[in-house]
Amino acid sequence: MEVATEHLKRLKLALRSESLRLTPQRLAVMEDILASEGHRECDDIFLSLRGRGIPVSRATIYRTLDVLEQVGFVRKLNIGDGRFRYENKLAQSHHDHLICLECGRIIEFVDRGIERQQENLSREHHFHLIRHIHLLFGICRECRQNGAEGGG
Amino acid sequence: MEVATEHLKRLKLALRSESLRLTPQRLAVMEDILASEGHRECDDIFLSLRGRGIPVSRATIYRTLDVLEQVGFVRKLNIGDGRFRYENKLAQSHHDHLICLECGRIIEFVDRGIERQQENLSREHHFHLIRHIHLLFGICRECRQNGAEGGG
DNA sequence: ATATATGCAAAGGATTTGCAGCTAC
DNA sequence: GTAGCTGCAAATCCTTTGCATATAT
Repeated sequence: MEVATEHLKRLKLALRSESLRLTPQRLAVMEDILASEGHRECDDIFLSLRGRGIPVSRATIYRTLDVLEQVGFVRKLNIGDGRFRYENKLAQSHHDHLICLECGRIIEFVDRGIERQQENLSREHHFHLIRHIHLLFGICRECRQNGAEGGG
Repeated sequence: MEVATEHLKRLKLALRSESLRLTPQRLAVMEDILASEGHRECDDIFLSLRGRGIPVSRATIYRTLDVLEQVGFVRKLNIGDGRFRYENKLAQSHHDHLICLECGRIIEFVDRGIERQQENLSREHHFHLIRHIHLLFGICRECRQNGAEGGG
């Protein structure tokens, strides 16, 4: 698994512009995030790297993720369960999430209509919209098929 | 400040149906939540009650809020800053929130269009929608007027 | 050379929990 | 009388931080 040359170049530039250094640890975390299209938490990355024989402390992973977020390479996601998820932002455009309460699966969605209505709504309230969190919780297709409706 | 007879009756019934007891502490927390139309955190309630000479431990407040949430009297709100907000659900219909990043103000909104689109979207994904979180973060009207645009 | 990064272990901070003593019913 | 509460203090748990050591540039 290797960071694409193009991404590596961008990362170096971004780091340099803030007097930050390209360390093996930062590279490893970067690789890990870019290699996955998923929504990973610190421990996923920690275990994944450790499993590949690259031990990086959790403290460094958190610090690196903050850096990567600041330079726009990852998105930090709070789904309200007390743990942050981090996702590759380079390969993906804006989206929101469906979250399965049964299996924890996170499904992405994009809805221009909703986005537009958010903007209109903000305008009506004279509110300067900067970012939003839109999470839909429920039971995913697979869990429904497995009968996990929850008896509601 | 007193809980309306009607609400008190509903509370008693709801508690009884789950073999729960109506204690002075539960009544106090209930009064406090019902008396306010705001979005309160545990400590707000703790200090408010203490200020009125009714000391209730934080542990009990949390436990009571859980009970009140379960019986549908309050709504628990997570705006992602690590503290839960609780709001009176009896007096209010469903709504979502605009949150000012400058002053912390929380403004409610209702948008049937967005609600409908959420439902359609879920249907398309064969997802059984149970609840959602929709938060719009930005700068409120007042803060904008005070020049708190943040240079963005 | 030295400003910046790392790892460890300890701190943080809202919320939860175990337990002994109360109390609503 | 007893199942269910309360308050206290300790535990949780993810995340952050202080500090001594190591390293990218």
